[in-house]
Parts: sequence; C-alpha cells; structure tokens
Amino acid sequence: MSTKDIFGQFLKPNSIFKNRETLRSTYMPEELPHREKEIEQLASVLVAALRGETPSNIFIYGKTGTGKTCVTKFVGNQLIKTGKSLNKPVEFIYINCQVVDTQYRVLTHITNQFIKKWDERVPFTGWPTDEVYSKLMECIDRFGGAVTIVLDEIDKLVMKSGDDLLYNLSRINSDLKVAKASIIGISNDLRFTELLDPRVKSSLGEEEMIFPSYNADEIKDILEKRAALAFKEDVIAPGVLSLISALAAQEHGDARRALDLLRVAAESAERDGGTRVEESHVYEALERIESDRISEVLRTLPTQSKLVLISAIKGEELKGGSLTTGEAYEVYKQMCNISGYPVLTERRVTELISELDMLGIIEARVVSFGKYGRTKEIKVGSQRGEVIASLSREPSILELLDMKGKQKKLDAL
DNA sequence: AATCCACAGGAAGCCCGGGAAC
DNA sequence: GTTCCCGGGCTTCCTGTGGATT
Repeated sequence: MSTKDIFGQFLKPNSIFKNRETLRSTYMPEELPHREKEIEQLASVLVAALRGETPSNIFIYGKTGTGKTCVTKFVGNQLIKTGKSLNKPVEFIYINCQVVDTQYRVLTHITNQFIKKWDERVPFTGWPTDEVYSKLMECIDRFGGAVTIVLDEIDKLVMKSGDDLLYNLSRINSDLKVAKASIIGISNDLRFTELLDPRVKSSLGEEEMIFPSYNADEIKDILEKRAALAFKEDVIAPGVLSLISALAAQEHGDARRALDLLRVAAESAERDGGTRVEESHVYEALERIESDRISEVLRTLPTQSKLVLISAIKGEELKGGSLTTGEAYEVYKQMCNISGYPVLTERRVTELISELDMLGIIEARVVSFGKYGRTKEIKVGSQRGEVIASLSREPSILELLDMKGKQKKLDAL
C-alpha cells in the first residue's frame, strides 16, 4: 500500500452518526420515556434516605430490556445529586451479581467502595467471610449516612450460592449503630423468591415493583428520541424504526435489543458507504448480532466445553438427528481419547451440556422415553453453521471436527 | 397400578491455586 | 514457614422421576 491515508478514508466520509454513544446500553439519557411512574415510585421509597430514615427494601422484577437497571441507576444518580446539594450523606452502590457472583465477592466489593476513601482495601481472597462482614459494618457506620445497595441480576447469585448473602444483608440494619442501609434486588425471574428463606423473602420484599414490557409503540417512541440524538437529519429511512420496534416487541419488548439493532444496522449502513439506514440493514444487523454473540461466547469457552460441543455436532452428524446425553457422552469419550484430553465424568459433562444450553449454543431439553428412560435431547440449534464456522478458526479444533479417518471408532456406536 | 429405564441434578467433599495472618 | 481462608473445577454418591411397557 502506498502512502494513502488509511484511517482518513474511514474518518472522513459521510458519517451518519451525530453521537454514536447515545445508542449504547451504557448511555444514560436525560429522560426515560414510559417509565415516569416507576421512577416516581422508586424515588418515593428512596427519599427516606434524604430524611435520615431507613428506606424500605425493594424487589424489582421485569424482563430484560424493560428498563429496570436504567431506572434504578437513574434514580440513584438523582439521589446522590440531591444528597450533595442538601449536604446529606447518602451512598448508592450498584452491583451486577452476574459479574460479582459470590457472597464473599459482593461483600468485599461493597466494603471496598467505602474503604477506598481511606486508602485501604479488602483482598479479593484470604479473609474469612464474617470478617469482611464486620469490616463492612464498621465502614458503613464510619460513613454514617444512608446506604442503598443495588443487587442486579440477584437471581443469578441466589441460584449459584444460595441466600446466605441476602440473609446477612437483611439483618444489616440491626448490626449498624448509626448508619442506615437498604437493599434493592433486581431480577428478571419472578419465581426466584421461591428459593429464598421466608424470613429473607419478607424482609427484602417490603416493596415490590414490576416493570411491564414495552409495547411496539413505546419502543418506537424510545427509538425516535434516541435516534434524534444519535443521527444526523434524515438518515433513517421511513419504516426502519417501525420494523425494529416490531421485531423487538416480538421478543417481549426488549428496548436494549431494539437499540442494539438500530446501532448495528446504522454501522453496517455506514460501512456500505451509504447515507441512509434502510430496512435491509436491519435484517443484516439481526444476523450480525447473533453471530457476534456466538463467536464471542465460543472464544471464551473452556476447552472441555468445546470438546462437549464438538461431540454434540459430530454426534448429530453421525446419527443424523438429535442425541441423548448418553450418546453425546460416548462420542465425547472417543473425542478425548483421540485428542489426548482427559475424560471427565458423565455427571460433569451433563453439567457442561446444561451450560451450553443456557448460553444458547445448543438446545437441550429433558425428554422421557417412558420405559426407555429419561434423558436430554440435545440439538445444535439453528446456529449450527455459525457455531462450526466460529470453531473452525482454531486449528486444533478444526482437526477434531475433521476427525481424520477416525469415524471408524465412532461408527461402532 | 406397578415397574423400570436412563438419565437429571442435588449434596458433599477433594484438590488446587490464590491469598492473609501469625 | 505453617495454618487459616475462598473459589473453581471436578468426582463420588446419591435420590428423584415421566411415562411406555408390563
């Protein structure tokens, strides 16, 4: 290549964006349309913090993309702001329990939020949990104000490590001498409270809020407001926003997904060098989002999970249909022997299969063949091609997929 | 109605690598 | 050093179960 300006060619032309960031899920808009009621309700509970009282604990439910996180953070920001202007000590701590996913980690995370103000820290491992808890109490009391702790995706944590953390946090106020604390739990699974100890349930569920899904009109409205911030004039072809809202409404009214679709569609329009986002770009985006998701998941998949996945693909191919757990395990064992990886137990492999199912890479559902047992029916779903393409980027894996003449062994099945 | 298959999936505990405190 | 913690991956052992077959 000559001295051509390689970046310039991408920088200069016809960017259709005015501000791309406004379409990202991290962006916090100044207003949240169709969530006024929820904001008000949440604020009416949390205002107690500004009066020096203890706000009630709250459970928030709603499907993904219904604005739970957004509304909570929004109100939290306002709370801090107002607290500052009134000179009231309030603290608002947000934790995503899918990322911070054990009792110990949540406690250290919260503690470190306070502690960093006075230059210490709790190590990420090493201390007994109750010591972290005591330290947390000490820190909150030293802070002395009202603390609101948000546990987002709380169902993930409870499913993984039980409700010990929630039990401890629910009696937090009786351990505090001067400060006050309240908990906001956010979940998209309505049934998860069934897993909780009744005491925890009643203590944390003092207030309950349910976020309804957006309908297509509301999503369209949200999109229009964001699009006005994100794009230059007349960039969106007519019908595009309606199409996206309709697609998102099909998926239980997921606003985040709608915004993603719009952003990715616009990006592919931009790449084409076009000046308008057309409906075709939306369909392109639909596929692109899915395939990006899959390759991202596969990239970070542990080797054993990959082996199980390949076994499912290969087994399906050999059998010409869906597999049972037992069949998949047989293929998996062969696969390990061939490639020299250690063979895990069937118990572990069923767990890996379930994980792959939850990641949406394969479909595994429990079926009963009556007298002939009860097992899981395993299918490498509609994204089969995408999965294989993604896996094939790794040479060592490619070898396994080809299975170079080793079918003989597998034919024995 | 009872049986019984082929697993599902819970519980406990091991081992390892991280670290703290003494 | 030793001894204590926590978490992740894993095994061992186990009880539970939907529904075709008996």
